[in-house]
Amino acid sequence: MSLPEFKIAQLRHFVWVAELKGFHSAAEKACRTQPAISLSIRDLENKLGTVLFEKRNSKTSNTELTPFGRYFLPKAKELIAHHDNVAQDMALMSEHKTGHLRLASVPSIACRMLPELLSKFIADVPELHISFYDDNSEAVLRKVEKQQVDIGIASLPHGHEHADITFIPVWEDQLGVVCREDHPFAEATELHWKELRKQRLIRNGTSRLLEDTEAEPLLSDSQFLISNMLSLIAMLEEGLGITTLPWFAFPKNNSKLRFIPLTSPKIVRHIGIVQLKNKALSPAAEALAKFILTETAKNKAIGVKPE
Amino acid sequence: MSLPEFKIAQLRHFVWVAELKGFHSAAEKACRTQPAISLSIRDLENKLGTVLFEKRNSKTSNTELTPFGRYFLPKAKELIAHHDNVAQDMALMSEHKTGHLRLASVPSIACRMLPELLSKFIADVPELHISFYDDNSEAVLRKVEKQQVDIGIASLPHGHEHADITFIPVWEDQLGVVCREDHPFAEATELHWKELRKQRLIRNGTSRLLEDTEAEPLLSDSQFLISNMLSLIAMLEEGLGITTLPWFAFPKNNSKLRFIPLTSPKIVRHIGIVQLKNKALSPAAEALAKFILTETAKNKAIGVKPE
DNA sequence: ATCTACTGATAAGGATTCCTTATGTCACTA
DNA sequence: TAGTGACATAAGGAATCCTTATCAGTAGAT
Repeated sequence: MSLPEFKIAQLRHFVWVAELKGFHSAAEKACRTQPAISLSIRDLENKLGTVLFEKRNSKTSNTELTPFGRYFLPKAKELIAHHDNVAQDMALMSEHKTGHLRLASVPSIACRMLPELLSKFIADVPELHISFYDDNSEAVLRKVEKQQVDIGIASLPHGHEHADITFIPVWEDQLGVVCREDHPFAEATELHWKELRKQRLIRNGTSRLLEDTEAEPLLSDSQFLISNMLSLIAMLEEGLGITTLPWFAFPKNNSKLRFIPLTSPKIVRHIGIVQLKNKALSPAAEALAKFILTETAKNKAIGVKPE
Repeated sequence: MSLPEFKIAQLRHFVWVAELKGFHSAAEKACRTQPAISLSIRDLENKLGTVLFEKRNSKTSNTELTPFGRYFLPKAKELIAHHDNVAQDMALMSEHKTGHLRLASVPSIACRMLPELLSKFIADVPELHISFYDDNSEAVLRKVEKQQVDIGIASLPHGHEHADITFIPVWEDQLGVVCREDHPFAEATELHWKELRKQRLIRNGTSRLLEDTEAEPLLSDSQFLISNMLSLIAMLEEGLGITTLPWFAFPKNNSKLRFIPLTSPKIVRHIGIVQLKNKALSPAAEALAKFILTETAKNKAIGVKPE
């Protein structure tokens, strides 16, 4: 014998009739007509195999529960409450007001763009938990691929297009030369790579961007490699040499250093949102991606040195 | 914005698709066709506002949950489990396999009929709790009226017909004379009330049955009143006198005493099931009433001295 | 490559279920 | 004895659910 299957609406009708002591008031509350409630209750009684309300009798003009109905009432209410809890929880989740968002980003964007973006994004979603990782592009891509993170912000190295990831370009970040304010280059508005050959060039983590360009010979000329950004900046401020950096990696509000765009070759790295192809994002991640796209569209944020 | 309302069947479909990793297997389990499941899931996704399953993609021929779906799965399962618990509990209740049955009965029936009846009745309902009270008819009626018990077994005194109780006659219990086996009456097959006038008559709790009959004068003749049944029996066995008792109140298998029906007037009390008019019984009480009626119908139990 | 077998998606029709309007019944009231 | 209030019932239409038939993409096997 198979168990009956209650409908939530039906249970609600029952509770309302019981608590408002009447079919009419219950019908009103349910935004239904009275016969609808009658039928609903009858159906429920049939499923249960027992009547729930006393047959309208004696002086008491109020509809009263049977003992069986009294036994059922709290259970029905609990079940409805449970249902509504789940429904509400899922609604919040689906409006990304709650949940867990795991995000990885390349450090430059993490420092320059994300602080403002994220603080705006979470302004009206206080329940959202965010885990953030910063690392270089390869590591970000790896985290996305391994699903250690819902969404990534990185640039797409060559050879990675074929993989199971989708790339949505968001920012364009132009490579430039960084030197101290008293350096001969400091007042230039643009530079050609050959001008750098006579300089002491310090390589750094972003120097890979020069690979596969005409400026590649610079890499072999260079005798320094400093991967730590803070040390690199300190060295540059000391006047130890010059380096190349994407604009977004150039520290904001640094008064001792100058950024001069490299124009030939003009090297631009495209940074954007990275996610697993054919995998649906969690609502929160989806919302963040959309948020980033609309925000940056507004600001037309292109990573070149503004005037 | 109103919350969506899930259907239990729908949630089941979702869980099955998720756990069996496929719409086809889920359809089979649900005894539906595959398109039905597709639509069911789609409807659920619309209600939630988010997709639950990854769009059938790459190599993985298995249908996989989205992060959102993974979050929903346990909640859906809990909700289904809760529903099924309630449904099962109510089904048991409605098959009176569980619950609480409060019963009051007149002592004679309680001793003579109920032990067998109740033991048969509860044989296949081990979960049923029974509270039992025995008392005289008035007390039983009072308990029923005050809803201290669900159902009562008593006879209906005159003047009680108008009250809010229903009486279903079950047993007929004939009044007779009880004396010791060596008493002159012992071998008689029937007696007239006038024959008792010369005897020492001991009144008892059931003597009220003689009121309003032609035998009423006996009551004023009698100088003894023993209300405790055990004492009464002891007195009778001592040969202290005789008394009148309904057959059901006459102790079964008593070898020292004899029961002789009183034929003029023939006094029969109707004992039956008493319940509150217009009040539905709890399923267990309902079942007991029905059980008593069918059992006694089988045995044609009439309370006269059988040969 | 092409065929087959598997997946789920989609369309159109019929069967059910649900809800509404209109009316009925019963008990209490004036 | 008509009136009122509260629920039951009947019949028709609307919405939902489910089915059959068909489509479309992918994987594996010729």
